Amino acid sequence: MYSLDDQEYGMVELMGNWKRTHMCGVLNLAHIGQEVTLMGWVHRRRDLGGLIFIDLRDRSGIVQVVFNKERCGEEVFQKAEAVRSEYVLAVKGAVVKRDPDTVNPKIPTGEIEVVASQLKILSVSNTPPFSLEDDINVSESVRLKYRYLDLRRAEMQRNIILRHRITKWVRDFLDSKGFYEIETPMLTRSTPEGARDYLVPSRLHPGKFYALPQSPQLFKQLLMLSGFDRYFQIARCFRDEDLRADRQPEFTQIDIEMSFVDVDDVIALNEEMLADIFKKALGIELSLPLPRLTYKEAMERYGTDKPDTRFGLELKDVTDLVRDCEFKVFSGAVASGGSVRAINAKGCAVKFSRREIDSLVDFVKNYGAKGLAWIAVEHDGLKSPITKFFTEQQLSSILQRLEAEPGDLLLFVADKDDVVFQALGQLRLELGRRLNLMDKSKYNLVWVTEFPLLEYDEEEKRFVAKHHPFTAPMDEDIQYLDTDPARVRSKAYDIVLNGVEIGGGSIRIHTTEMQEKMLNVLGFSKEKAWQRFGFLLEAFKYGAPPHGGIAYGLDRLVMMLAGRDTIRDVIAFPKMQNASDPLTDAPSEVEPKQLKEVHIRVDA
RNA sequence: GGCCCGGUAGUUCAGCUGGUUAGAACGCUAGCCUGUCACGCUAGAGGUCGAGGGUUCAAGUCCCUUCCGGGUCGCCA
Repeated sequence: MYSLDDQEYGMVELMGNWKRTHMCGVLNLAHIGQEVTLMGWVHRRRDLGGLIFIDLRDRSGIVQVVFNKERCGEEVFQKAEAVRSEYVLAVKGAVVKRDPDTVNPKIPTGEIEVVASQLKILSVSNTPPFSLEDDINVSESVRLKYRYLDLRRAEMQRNIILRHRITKWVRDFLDSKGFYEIETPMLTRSTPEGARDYLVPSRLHPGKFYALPQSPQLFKQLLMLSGFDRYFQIARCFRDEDLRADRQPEFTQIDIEMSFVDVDDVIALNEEMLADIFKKALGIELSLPLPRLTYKEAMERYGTDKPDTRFGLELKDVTDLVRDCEFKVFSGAVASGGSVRAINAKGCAVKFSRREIDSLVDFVKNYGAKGLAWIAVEHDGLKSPITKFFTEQQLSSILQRLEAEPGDLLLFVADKDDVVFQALGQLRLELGRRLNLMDKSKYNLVWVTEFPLLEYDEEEKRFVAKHHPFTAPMDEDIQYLDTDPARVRSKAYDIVLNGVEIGGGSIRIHTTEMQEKMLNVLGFSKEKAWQRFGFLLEAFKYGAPPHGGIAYGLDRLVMMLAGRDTIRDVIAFPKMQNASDPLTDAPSEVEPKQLKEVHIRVDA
């Protein structure tokens, strides 16, 4: 790599009165004979001596520009010789048909080229640190440091443009259904429960802080109280938690709320919207209504509340068959209130070596399982370290339950339910990956409904909201709120695409009494509840309509539709795993004066 | 915070049980080249091997510490 010098800067010319007439990628046979003025970046230059080809690129695509000494003159040709990658050029020339044997079928403009007559170098460029191709193999930190270059790549431009289209379709669809787009505050109040807040110190109120919103949840509920009836917002949200491939500290929700609806109304509207998006983005006709699973069913069959339904390998419960067996790992787990469940990995007894089976054992240990028992069903009998603990009768009923056939590998986990589900759920995905069962051309959407309202938090020694504290319980379960909170199901629902949760929502509580009760179950005294959520409890006293809604992770939705495996590829300027931005070098230290103004002392 | 993988040229990587002057490809520079499109040919430049310490006659290679990147678990109502 070399750096720009004075001589190169000296080549730069002003655009003057030149006007761009066409984008590069749109030119075709219909433009033959036209004089055009193009402006764009040098994608690649091929210098054949007396003939120079330059692939000129803008967001519409690439077109080949030819510099021929006899056609453009010595002076222009010399400029073309000095051109390098990523220089910004303005070219005047004529569109001509290419000779049949020089047509390039790989690009849309391959049947024509532009014979240059004039050239202005509008900007020079350092050698880029990586090549701006689609199939680059560069570390992500380099890409992020030079994100503006990374974003020049056609692949990234497609992602960002798709994102634009999807938000536009969503706006159009919701507008057509009578929704209003309304903005809510970014500087808001920190609330307990949920993720860690990003805090903003207040200059005017020493010692006090705003929080950036984790979602517009309470504001959209208040908008329902205000009678707007149907609201949506493409809303930026902030959560100060550790990052993942599908999690960024700031992300975007398609936030929707409706009045006078119950679960089925919200689901029906959203299915229509999803069908619209899938049709436009992928040309896929969704068949409606979409399948639904209850939370319980999802957990028992897939070991997760966001099942990838593109393949089988479902979990089977064998607890009742092994309750009294001699294998203490199984019977002990049952005795202490857990379960024993299994996956039949079809055909894997022959496909997997002993070493591969051992690696599965190690795999489940990552998820809290103490081990993974297995039985290989071979043509000449069973091979397994554990069969000796079982009677013939027990073995045959297990084989029958798992529909085992010769060649199958049976994999068992015994533990508390949540460990069993997590270990086998993850094992199922791992098997799906290893056996190549995840068909990339499939888009399996499924609703998961009837989530538990609450779950017990061992650390805090209390119940916490599974969805959020404003979610309504199912009508028929309200009676258990006091007596058996763990049993209460909620009017919450998630929409899952190929094992990725792309959205979720609920019908909300809309009475002061129920909201107080909910907060009470969560451990807030009436006094504390009013202190933290008083504005909401008060608002419910002025005529609150029944209401509910949903929020999509726009980044995840776009990621899935773009076929990417990280949301960083559909966000123009994302952050790295440590939540920093290598481009701007945020976060950064600030001047002592700034700290003083907001009454902050730093002890780090 | 735990675990796993990685850090060697601008980029992506190779570099065995420690042993001469650390290599390759692409990119870059220069020259030649009028139909290329991943142009070609010839020549060349480019490295504190992430950092610090240790073992050794000798460290890219072994040990310790630390920093950085990616994944993952915890976490993410």
